[in-house]
Amino acid sequence: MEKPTKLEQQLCFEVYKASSNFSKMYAKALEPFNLTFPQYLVLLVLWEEDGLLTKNIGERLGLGTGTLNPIINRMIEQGRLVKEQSQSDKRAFTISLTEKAKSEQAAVEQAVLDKLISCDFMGVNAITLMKNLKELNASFKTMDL
Amino acid sequence: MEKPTKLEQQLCFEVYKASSNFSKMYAKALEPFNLTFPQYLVLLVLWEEDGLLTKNIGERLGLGTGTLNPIINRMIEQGRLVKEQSQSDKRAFTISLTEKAKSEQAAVEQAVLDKLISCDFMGVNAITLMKNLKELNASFKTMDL
DNA sequence: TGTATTTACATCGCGTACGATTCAGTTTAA
DNA sequence: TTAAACTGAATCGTACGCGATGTAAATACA
Repeated sequence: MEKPTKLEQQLCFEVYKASSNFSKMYAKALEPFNLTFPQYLVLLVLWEEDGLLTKNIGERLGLGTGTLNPIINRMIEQGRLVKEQSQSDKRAFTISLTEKAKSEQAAVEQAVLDKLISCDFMGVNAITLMKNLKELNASFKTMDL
Repeated sequence: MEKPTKLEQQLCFEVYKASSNFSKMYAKALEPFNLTFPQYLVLLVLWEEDGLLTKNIGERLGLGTGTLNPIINRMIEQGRLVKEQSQSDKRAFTISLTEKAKSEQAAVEQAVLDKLISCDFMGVNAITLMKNLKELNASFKTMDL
Protein backbone atom coordinates (compact mmCIF):
# COMPACT_ATOMS: atom_id res chain seq x y z
CA MET A 1 0.00 0.00 0.00
CA GLU A 2 2.33 2.76 -1.18
CA LYS A 3 1.12 6.35 -1.36
CA PRO A 4 -2.08 5.91 0.62
CA THR A 5 -3.40 9.47 0.27
CA LYS A 6 -4.80 9.77 -3.20
CA LEU A 7 -5.23 6.08 -3.68
CA GLU A 8 -7.12 5.51 -0.48
CA GLN A 9 -9.27 8.53 -0.90
CA GLN A 10 -10.39 7.07 -4.16
CA LEU A 11 -10.79 3.57 -2.77
CA CYS A 12 -13.07 4.74 0.01
CA PHE A 13 -15.05 6.72 -2.52
CA GLU A 14 -15.44 3.80 -4.92
CA VAL A 15 -16.69 1.68 -2.03
CA TYR A 16 -19.04 4.45 -0.97
CA LYS A 17 -20.50 4.75 -4.45
CA ALA A 18 -20.74 0.98 -4.94
CA SER A 19 -22.63 0.69 -1.70
CA SER A 20 -25.11 3.37 -2.65
CA ASN A 21 -25.50 1.84 -6.12
CA PHE A 22 -26.29 -1.58 -4.68
CA SER A 23 -28.63 -0.04 -2.18
CA LYS A 24 -30.62 1.69 -4.90
CA MET A 25 -30.69 -1.42 -7.07
CA TYR A 26 -31.98 -3.59 -4.27
CA ALA A 27 -34.45 -0.90 -3.25
CA LYS A 28 -36.04 -1.15 -6.69
CA ALA A 29 -36.25 -4.93 -6.53
CA LEU A 30 -37.69 -4.88 -3.01
CA GLU A 31 -40.14 -2.03 -3.52
CA PRO A 32 -43.08 -4.30 -4.50
CA PHE A 33 -42.71 -6.01 -1.11
CA ASN A 34 -42.49 -2.77 0.77
CA LEU A 35 -39.05 -3.76 2.00
CA THR A 36 -35.87 -1.69 2.34
CA PHE A 37 -32.39 -3.06 1.79
CA PRO A 38 -31.49 -3.23 5.51
CA GLN A 39 -34.83 -4.89 6.24
CA TYR A 40 -34.03 -7.42 3.54
CA LEU A 41 -30.67 -8.10 5.21
CA VAL A 42 -32.50 -8.86 8.46
CA LEU A 43 -34.72 -11.30 6.57
CA LEU A 44 -31.68 -12.96 4.98
CA VAL A 45 -30.24 -13.60 8.43
CA LEU A 46 -33.49 -14.95 9.84
CA TRP A 47 -34.32 -17.06 6.78
CA GLU A 48 -31.00 -18.73 7.42
CA GLU A 49 -31.63 -19.14 11.15
CA ASP A 50 -34.87 -18.14 12.77
CA GLY A 51 -35.39 -17.11 16.37
CA LEU A 52 -32.16 -15.20 16.96
CA LEU A 53 -31.61 -12.63 19.67
CA THR A 54 -31.41 -8.98 18.69
CA LYS A 55 -27.77 -9.09 19.70
CA ASN A 56 -27.02 -11.95 17.27
CA ILE A 57 -28.67 -10.21 14.35
CA GLY A 58 -26.70 -7.09 15.12
CA GLU A 59 -23.45 -9.01 15.20
CA ARG A 60 -24.10 -10.66 11.85
CA LEU A 61 -25.07 -7.41 10.17
CA GLY A 62 -22.55 -5.26 11.99
CA LEU A 63 -25.32 -3.01 13.28
CA GLY A 64 -25.72 -1.55 16.74
CA THR A 65 -28.94 -1.44 18.66
CA GLY A 66 -29.45 2.20 17.76
CA THR A 67 -29.84 1.20 14.11
CA LEU A 68 -31.25 -2.27 14.41
CA ASN A 69 -33.94 -1.67 16.98
CA PRO A 70 -35.96 0.77 14.84
CA ILE A 71 -35.64 -1.56 11.85
CA ILE A 72 -36.95 -4.50 13.85
CA ASN A 73 -39.78 -2.42 15.25
CA ARG A 74 -40.88 -1.41 11.75
CA MET A 75 -40.76 -5.01 10.62
CA ILE A 76 -42.92 -5.99 13.58
CA GLU A 77 -45.43 -3.34 12.53
CA GLN A 78 -45.29 -4.78 9.01
CA GLY A 79 -46.29 -8.15 10.45
CA ARG A 80 -43.00 -9.79 9.46
CA LEU A 81 -41.35 -10.27 12.85
CA VAL A 82 -42.35 -11.21 16.38
CA LYS A 83 -40.38 -10.30 19.48
CA GLU A 84 -40.53 -12.23 22.74
CA GLN A 85 -38.56 -11.96 25.92
CA SER A 86 -36.03 -14.71 26.45
CA GLN A 87 -36.72 -16.86 29.52
CA SER A 88 -33.08 -17.66 30.21
CA ASP A 89 -32.04 -14.00 30.09
CA LYS A 90 -34.78 -11.48 30.67
CA ARG A 91 -32.74 -8.66 29.14
CA ALA A 92 -32.63 -10.43 25.78
CA PHE A 93 -35.34 -10.76 23.15
CA THR A 94 -35.88 -13.47 20.57
CA ILE A 95 -36.79 -12.28 17.08
CA SER A 96 -38.81 -14.71 14.98
CA LEU A 97 -40.31 -14.69 11.50
CA THR A 98 -44.08 -14.68 11.07
CA GLU A 99 -45.77 -16.97 8.55
CA LYS A 100 -46.01 -14.00 6.23
CA ALA A 101 -42.24 -13.47 6.28
CA LYS A 102 -41.55 -17.17 5.82
CA SER A 103 -43.96 -17.58 2.95
CA GLU A 104 -42.65 -14.63 0.97
CA GLN A 105 -39.04 -15.82 1.00
CA ALA A 106 -39.19 -17.49 -2.42
CA ALA A 107 -40.90 -14.53 -4.09
CA VAL A 108 -38.50 -11.98 -2.61
CA GLU A 109 -35.45 -14.02 -3.56
CA GLN A 110 -36.80 -14.43 -7.07
CA ALA A 111 -37.38 -10.69 -7.42
CA VAL A 112 -33.81 -9.95 -6.31
CA LEU A 113 -32.48 -12.62 -8.65
CA ASP A 114 -34.48 -11.21 -11.57
CA LYS A 115 -33.11 -7.75 -10.87
CA LEU A 116 -29.54 -9.01 -10.68
CA ILE A 117 -29.91 -10.88 -13.96
CA SER A 118 -31.52 -7.91 -15.69
CA CYS A 119 -28.68 -5.68 -14.50
CA ASP A 120 -25.92 -7.91 -15.80
CA PHE A 121 -22.62 -6.54 -14.50
CA MET A 122 -20.74 -6.89 -17.75
CA GLY A 123 -17.27 -8.22 -17.29
CA VAL A 124 -17.12 -7.60 -13.56
CA ASN A 125 -15.13 -10.29 -11.86
CA ALA A 126 -17.39 -10.80 -8.88
CA ILE A 127 -15.30 -13.62 -7.41
CA THR A 128 -12.12 -11.58 -7.22
CA LEU A 129 -14.00 -8.53 -6.05
CA MET A 130 -15.64 -10.47 -3.23
CA LYS A 131 -12.33 -12.00 -2.21
CA ASN A 132 -10.64 -8.60 -2.03
CA LEU A 133 -13.53 -7.04 -0.16
CA LYS A 134 -13.57 -9.86 2.36
CA GLU A 135 -9.87 -9.31 2.96
CA LEU A 136 -10.50 -5.62 3.38
CA ASN A 137 -13.33 -6.17 5.85
CA ALA A 138 -11.25 -8.70 7.73
CA SER A 139 -8.55 -6.04 8.05
CA PHE A 140 -11.07 -3.64 9.53
CA LYS A 141 -12.03 -6.21 12.12
CA THR A 142 -8.51 -6.35 13.53
CA MET A 143 -8.22 -2.57 13.83
CA ASP A 144 -8.67 -0.34 16.81
CA LEU A 145 -9.91 2.52 14.63
CA MET B 1 -21.48 -14.31 -13.35
CA GLU B 2 -23.02 -17.74 -12.80
CA LYS B 3 -25.44 -18.37 -9.92
CA PRO B 4 -26.06 -14.75 -9.00
CA THR B 5 -28.29 -15.39 -5.99
CA LYS B 6 -26.06 -16.29 -3.10
CA LEU B 7 -22.96 -14.77 -4.59
CA GLU B 8 -24.49 -11.43 -5.27
CA GLN B 9 -26.23 -11.25 -1.96
CA GLN B 10 -22.88 -11.64 -0.37
CA LEU B 11 -21.18 -9.19 -2.71
CA CYS B 12 -23.66 -6.45 -1.91
CA PHE B 13 -23.22 -7.20 1.77
CA GLU B 14 -19.43 -7.06 1.60
CA VAL B 15 -19.68 -3.71 -0.15
CA TYR B 16 -22.18 -2.51 2.43
CA LYS B 17 -19.91 -3.46 5.30
CA ALA B 18 -16.80 -2.06 3.64
CA SER B 19 -18.56 1.24 3.15
CA SER B 20 -19.63 1.45 6.75
CA ASN B 21 -16.15 0.44 7.89
CA PHE B 22 -14.52 3.18 5.83
CA SER B 23 -17.09 5.65 7.02
CA LYS B 24 -16.32 4.89 10.66
CA MET B 25 -12.58 5.03 10.07
CA TYR B 26 -12.73 8.39 8.37
CA ALA B 27 -15.14 9.66 10.99
CA LYS B 28 -12.48 9.01 13.63
CA ALA B 29 -9.81 10.79 11.64
CA LEU B 30 -12.06 13.76 10.90
CA GLU B 31 -13.57 14.10 14.36
CA PRO B 32 -10.95 16.63 15.59
CA PHE B 33 -12.00 18.91 12.74
CA ASN B 34 -15.69 18.46 13.44
CA LEU B 35 -16.13 17.04 9.95
CA THR B 36 -18.18 14.07 8.75
CA PHE B 37 -17.15 11.79 5.93
CA PRO B 38 -19.62 13.25 3.38
CA GLN B 39 -18.54 16.75 4.38
CA TYR B 40 -14.95 15.71 3.79
CA LEU B 41 -15.92 14.47 0.32
CA VAL B 42 -17.36 17.91 -0.46
CA LEU B 43 -14.09 19.48 0.65
CA LEU B 44 -12.10 17.06 -1.51
CA VAL B 45 -14.08 18.17 -4.55
CA LEU B 46 -13.71 21.87 -3.78
CA TRP B 47 -10.04 21.64 -2.84
CA GLU B 48 -9.56 20.26 -6.31
CA GLU B 49 -11.69 22.92 -7.96
CA ASP B 50 -13.20 25.78 -6.02
CA GLY B 51 -16.32 27.71 -6.89
CA LEU B 52 -18.44 24.92 -8.34
CA LEU B 53 -22.20 24.95 -8.66
CA THR B 54 -24.25 22.78 -6.34
CA LYS B 55 -25.17 20.73 -9.39
CA ASN B 56 -21.50 20.03 -10.23
CA ILE B 57 -20.70 18.91 -6.71
CA GLY B 58 -23.72 16.63 -6.73
CA GLU B 59 -22.65 15.08 -10.02
CA ARG B 60 -19.13 14.37 -8.80
CA LEU B 61 -20.30 12.83 -5.55
CA GLY B 62 -23.37 11.12 -6.98
CA LEU B 63 -25.60 12.93 -4.51
CA GLY B 64 -28.96 14.54 -5.15
CA THR B 65 -30.02 17.90 -3.87
CA GLY B 66 -32.04 16.30 -1.08
CA THR B 67 -28.81 14.97 0.41
CA LEU B 68 -26.31 17.57 -0.68
CA ASN B 69 -28.21 20.71 0.21
CA PRO B 70 -28.37 20.02 3.96
CA ILE B 71 -24.69 19.08 3.95
CA ILE B 72 -23.74 22.33 2.25
CA ASN B 73 -25.93 24.33 4.61
CA ARG B 74 -24.23 22.77 7.63
CA MET B 75 -20.84 23.53 6.15
CA ILE B 76 -21.89 27.14 5.63
CA GLU B 77 -22.89 27.32 9.30
CA GLN B 78 -19.48 25.87 10.15
CA GLY B 79 -17.89 28.75 8.28
CA ARG B 80 -16.33 26.49 5.67
CA LEU B 81 -18.41 27.35 2.61
CA VAL B 82 -20.00 30.40 1.03
CA LYS B 83 -22.95 30.29 -1.34
CA GLU B 84 -23.70 32.98 -3.87
CA GLN B 85 -26.21 33.21 -6.66
CA SER B 86 -24.80 32.83 -10.12
CA GLN B 87 -25.20 35.91 -12.29
CA SER B 88 -25.40 34.01 -15.56
CA ASP B 89 -28.09 31.66 -14.26
CA LYS B 90 -30.11 32.88 -11.33
CA ARG B 91 -31.34 29.40 -10.48
CA ALA B 92 -27.80 28.22 -9.83
CA PHE B 93 -25.54 28.85 -6.84
CA THR B 94 -21.77 28.93 -6.67
CA ILE B 95 -20.22 27.17 -3.67
CA SER B 96 -16.83 28.47 -2.59
CA LEU B 97 -14.36 27.64 0.15
CA THR B 98 -13.70 30.13 2.93
CA GLU B 99 -10.18 30.91 4.08
CA LYS B 100 -10.78 28.58 7.01
CA ALA B 101 -11.56 25.67 4.71
CA LYS B 102 -8.60 26.42 2.47
CA SER B 103 -6.14 26.77 5.30
CA GLU B 104 -7.12 23.52 6.99
CA GLN B 105 -6.59 21.41 3.87
CA ALA B 106 -3.07 20.31 4.75
CA ALA B 107 -3.94 19.42 8.34
CA VAL B 108 -7.05 17.44 7.36
CA GLU B 109 -5.22 15.53 4.67
CA GLN B 110 -2.40 14.75 7.08
CA ALA B 111 -4.87 13.46 9.68
CA VAL B 112 -6.50 11.18 7.11
CA LEU B 113 -3.10 10.00 5.91
CA ASP B 114 -1.98 9.26 9.47
CA LYS B 115 -5.12 7.27 10.10
CA LEU B 116 -4.68 5.27 6.91
CA ILE B 117 -1.08 4.48 7.76
CA SER B 118 -1.92 3.51 11.33
CA CYS B 119 -4.65 1.21 10.05
CA ASP B 120 -2.40 -0.65 7.63
CA PHE B 121 -4.62 -2.91 5.53
CA MET B 122 -2.38 -5.91 5.66
CA GLY B 123 -2.13 -7.72 2.37
CA VAL B 124 -5.09 -6.00 0.79
CA ASN B 125 -4.49 -5.46 -2.89
CA ALA B 126 -5.85 -1.95 -3.12
CA ILE B 127 -4.98 -1.55 -6.80
CA THR B 128 -6.94 -4.60 -7.93
CA LEU B 129 -9.79 -3.78 -5.57
CA MET B 130 -10.06 -0.26 -6.94
CA LYS B 131 -9.97 -1.51 -10.49
CA ASN B 132 -12.76 -4.02 -9.87
CA LEU B 133 -14.87 -1.49 -8.00
CA LYS B 134 -14.49 1.04 -10.78
CA GLU B 135 -15.67 -1.57 -13.26
CA LEU B 136 -18.60 -2.35 -11.01
CA ASN B 137 -19.56 1.29 -10.63
CA ALA B 138 -19.18 1.83 -14.36
CA SER B 139 -21.63 -1.05 -14.87
CA PHE B 140 -24.13 0.65 -12.59
CA LYS B 141 -23.88 3.82 -14.63
CA THR B 142 -25.08 2.08 -17.79
CA MET B 143 -28.08 0.55 -16.04
CA ASP B 144 -31.67 1.62 -15.99
CA LEU B 145 -32.20 0.20 -12.51
C1' DT C 1 -44.19 35.63 -29.08
C1' DG C 2 -46.12 32.83 -25.97
C1' DT C 3 -46.55 28.44 -24.03
C1' DA C 4 -44.54 23.89 -22.78
C1' DT C 5 -40.75 21.61 -21.09
C1' DT C 6 -36.66 21.40 -18.74
C1' DT C 7 -33.47 22.69 -15.26
C1' DA C 8 -31.41 24.17 -10.51
C1' DC C 9 -32.32 24.36 -6.22
C1' DA C 10 -35.31 23.91 -1.82
C1' DT C 11 -38.10 21.24 1.12
C1' DC C 12 -40.47 17.21 3.05
C1' DG C 13 -41.14 12.49 4.84
C1' DC C 14 -39.25 8.31 5.73
C1' DG C 15 -35.69 5.26 6.91
C1' DT C 16 -31.23 4.25 8.10
C1' DA C 17 -26.61 4.84 10.80
C1' DC C 18 -24.00 5.84 14.80
C1' DG C 19 -22.23 7.38 19.36
C1' DA C 20 -23.86 8.35 23.93
C1' DT C 21 -26.84 7.58 27.66
C1' DT C 22 -30.12 5.13 30.43
C1' DC C 23 -32.08 1.22 32.60
C1' DA C 24 -33.00 -3.28 34.03
C1' DG C 25 -31.18 -7.77 34.53
C1' DT C 26 -26.87 -10.71 35.07
C1' DT C 27 -22.35 -11.89 36.46
C1' DT C 28 -18.11 -11.17 39.11
C1' DA C 29 -15.50 -10.84 43.03
C1' DA C 30 -14.39 -9.23 47.39
C1' DT D 1 -23.89 -12.03 49.86
C1' DT D 2 -23.75 -7.77 48.39
C1' DA D 3 -21.63 -4.11 45.83
C1' DA D 4 -19.37 -3.42 41.51
C1' DA D 5 -18.84 -4.37 36.86
C1' DC D 6 -20.94 -5.87 32.86
C1' DT D 7 -24.39 -6.84 29.35
C1' DG D 8 -28.76 -6.47 26.20
C1' DA D 9 -32.07 -3.27 24.83
C1' DA D 10 -34.26 1.10 24.40
C1' DT D 11 -33.90 5.89 23.50
C1' DC D 12 -31.96 10.33 22.04
C1' DG D 13 -29.60 13.67 19.01
C1' DT D 14 -27.28 14.43 14.88
C1' DA D 15 -26.39 13.50 10.17
C1' DC D 16 -26.94 11.33 6.02
C1' DG D 17 -29.53 9.36 1.75
C1' DC D 18 -33.25 9.19 -1.31
C1' DG D 19 -37.62 9.77 -3.89
C1' DA D 20 -41.21 13.04 -4.44
C1' DT D 21 -42.86 17.56 -4.74
C1' DG D 22 -42.61 22.64 -5.18
C1' DT D 23 -40.90 26.90 -7.29
C1' DA D 24 -38.67 30.01 -10.11
C1' DA D 25 -35.67 30.66 -13.99
C1' DA D 26 -34.14 29.27 -18.47
C1' DT D 27 -34.83 27.08 -22.83
C1' DA D 28 -37.33 25.00 -26.73
C1' DC D 29 -40.31 25.38 -30.14
C1' DA D 30 -44.72 25.96 -32.51
